[in-house]
Formats: sequence, C-alpha cells, structure tokens
Amino acid sequence: MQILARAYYLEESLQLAPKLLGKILVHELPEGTVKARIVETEAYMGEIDKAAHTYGGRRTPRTAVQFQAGGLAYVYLIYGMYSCMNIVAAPPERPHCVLLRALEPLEGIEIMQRRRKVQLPTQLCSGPGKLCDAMGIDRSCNGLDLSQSKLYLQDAPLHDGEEIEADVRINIGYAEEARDFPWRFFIKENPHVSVKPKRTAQQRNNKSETILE
DNA sequence: CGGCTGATCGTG
DNA sequence: ACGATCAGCCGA
Repeated sequence: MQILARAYYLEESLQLAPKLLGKILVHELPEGTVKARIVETEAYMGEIDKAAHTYGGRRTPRTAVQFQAGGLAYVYLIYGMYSCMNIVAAPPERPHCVLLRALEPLEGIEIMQRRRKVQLPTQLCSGPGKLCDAMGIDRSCNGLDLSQSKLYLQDAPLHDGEEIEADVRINIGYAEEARDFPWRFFIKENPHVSVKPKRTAQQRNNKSETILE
C-alpha cells in the first residue's frame, strides 16, 4: 500500500479532514508495528478559527510546526497527561491542521492493549488521547515528516457503502462562533468513533424517530 | 459529575 | 515570574 506523498497534504484543513477518513496510520515501534484506520477527524482552520492554537496567526514554540508545509505531525500535551496528534495541512505559512480523534485498530492490537489499560478494541483508540497512548505517539513525534519517518500514512479508500458525517467539534466551548462550525468528520456508524452525533432539534421532534428508539 | 496533571502563554 | 487555562480520560 502506498505511503501518502507530502504533496497530498497541501490543501486547507477543512478539505483535507474528510479526505483523511479511511487512511491508515502506521507507527513502527521497537516492540512492533501498529496500524489503525482513521475514522474521526477535526479541521482546525488557523488564523480565522477561534478554536485553533494558531488563531490570529499566533506563532509560538509549540505551534511552530503548523507554519511548515503540510504533511508533518503536530503533537502536543493536553491536561498535563495526554498527547493529541494532528496532521499539518496547507502550504507554508498557513497554520492549518487536522486533529485525529479516533482510529479503528488493524494491526498490533496486542501492543495497543498493553499500552492502554483496556482490552476492548472499540475503546483502544476512541479519543485523541487514547489513540496516541495506544499508538505510542507523544511529543517526541512532533514535527515528524509523515512521508518519510516511522510514523506515516498509507493511502486507502473508504469501504463500500461507508458514508461521511459532519458535526460540531468536541470541547471547544471557549471558541465563540467557531463552536458551531461543523468541522468534525467521521465515518457514519463506525463503532470506534469517540462521540456519537448530536441529534438536532428537528430530529428530536420527529415522532417516527422517537417511536423507533 | 470531579480529580488528575503539567506545559503553555498572555500578563505584569 | 506567575497563574489561569486546557482540542482528555476514568471511575463513581
């Protein structure tokens, strides 16, 4: 299977985020190789996005890699104990990135189970902190070139019949108007996704749906 | 729901 | 230098 080339990532994160669904993240660790399919992503749109670390063009030591050309890993520590992995998007000086929120484990599942405390495959990578833990991704991976390192993405199509759904992003309540932008993407009905879609008021009021529950 | 945990970055 | 904040997770 083909490794995605650097040029693949040079578009804005809002376009790249849904396209990354179904692609396979691989990490070659000393104890073995782990592979998992991307099933949930979020787009962070840099300068114009109040939820982004680079809102207004903020350039700090932490966010520096986001200003490089797309195709690098942006990994940061959150809440003092968890790593989050993003994929840098867009050409240089455009600080876009795509957060990986959930993966479907494919290979090296025993390794993931050893790293995490849980056994259930659907709980191994169903969250940004969980998937970094399971895949052995931490801040030492920050800035890695995903087209030529031990951490890389393989091209792969969505499976037959799979559909992409969009919804609001998770835990960005501080982001004012950007809270409501539907910039989270996931494979519909995939059991590894971290958060189920919110029902809209329309759906809650729909009587036929209520009966079906 | 609350506690865990520490890097980060704006402020002074 | 300080301290409020935080793109999470787990167990009750």
